Amino acid sequence: MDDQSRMLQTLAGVNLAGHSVQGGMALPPPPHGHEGADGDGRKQDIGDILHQIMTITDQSLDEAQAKKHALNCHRMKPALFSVLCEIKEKTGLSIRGAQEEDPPDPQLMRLDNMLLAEGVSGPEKGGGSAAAAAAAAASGGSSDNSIEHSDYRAKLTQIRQIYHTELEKYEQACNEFTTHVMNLLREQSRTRPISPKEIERMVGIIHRKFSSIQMQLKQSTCEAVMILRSRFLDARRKRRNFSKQATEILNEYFYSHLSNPYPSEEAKEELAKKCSITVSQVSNWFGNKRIRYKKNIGKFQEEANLYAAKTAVTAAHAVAAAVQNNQTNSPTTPTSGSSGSFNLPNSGDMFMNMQSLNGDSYQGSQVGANVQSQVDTLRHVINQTGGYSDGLGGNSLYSPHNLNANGGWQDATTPSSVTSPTEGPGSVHSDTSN
DNA sequence: AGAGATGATTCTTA
DNA sequence: TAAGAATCATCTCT
Repeated sequence: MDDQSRMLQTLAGVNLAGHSVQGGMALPPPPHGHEGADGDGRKQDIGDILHQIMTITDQSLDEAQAKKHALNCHRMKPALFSVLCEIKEKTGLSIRGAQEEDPPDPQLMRLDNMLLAEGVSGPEKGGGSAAAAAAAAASGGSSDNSIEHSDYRAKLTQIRQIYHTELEKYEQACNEFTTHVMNLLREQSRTRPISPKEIERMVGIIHRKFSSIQMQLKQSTCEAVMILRSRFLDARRKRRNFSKQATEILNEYFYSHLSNPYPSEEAKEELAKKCSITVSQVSNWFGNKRIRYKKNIGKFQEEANLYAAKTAVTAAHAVAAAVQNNQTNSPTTPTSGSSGSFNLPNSGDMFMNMQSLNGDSYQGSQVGANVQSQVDTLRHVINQTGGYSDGLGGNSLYSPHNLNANGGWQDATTPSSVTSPTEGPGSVHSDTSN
């Protein structure tokens, strides 16, 4: 409305004074002659029309209708109409030009990208299977993940469907409204100056309005996906106890390395593979185990004995096999045997360590430490010379001597053989061997 | 249902 | 950055 009054004022104030309007526009000559007629008469005519236009909105509908009709029949109407059209087109163009250069909304781009990545928008690609797979991997890769995975996919598909239905609805509504407005404007263009470009501009405005609604839809869809994802990922918190076999494997390792229960990365990977859990789960398990063992050693005594017996038995089998091999093969090349659940990385090391148990040499690596603990067990078995008890008869095989005075294990980087090559306080079997 | 066990998370520390 | 420590949340057993 302001524009219109401004335009009218321009017409009244500039054109009527006999000068051309800005942009070189001039009133065309009156269609019905009057050339050479006095300027005052013309001014009077235009002034009349403008006055009527200005006041038309203040009048009642009937009055306005009557006036509109009179205006339409006015002889100056076509001239005024074309001028108004020209001015409107000009202002419309300037507004449009300013708006068309708008860069794409970064937020909208983010939303679009996310919806595309999650498989909500764009072509169907398994409903964000990548996200689900990532989450599944994070949760440990157990068989239950497939169930959670499909659940996630089903929910995502649901979101996708709702999103597309809503989007379609919005688009349909947008189109309907646009058509309606265009028809209305075309209709009105017969009575008031509306250029095609102005109609175009209006369509643009409508589309922008609707795209803001679409943005809201996209935003809420993204939120729904985020919630779904967080819930799915939170499933990690829903812990499941490890299988009995896995716990056994971990315990075996823990108690056979009680002097230094810090598995190397390689050992962790091996354990993870054997237990069908992740490396971080192995780390968690050892972290928990160490601290809980330390806090209540008495409680774990029985468990320790149990696993010591187990390890000893398997180690004894390994020794038997090794001895047999020694007899049949060259003594310098013992076949690498398997000691229970854990393969000895190098049986040669084992024998070397056995030979140097009373000396000071040790393996400076984690592997060395592992071998050392196996050797501890072997020594125990050998020393028992057949009189090995099952450890449950009150004969304590383990003692908490591997914990130092500060309540911590010996230096994690230092294998037990360093501080106690001859069964010092740090050794697992300090109380049973010798 | 409650207690204890256990896997995971978070914060602190060396 | 890994380990310790505390804590949470859930599972399992009684």
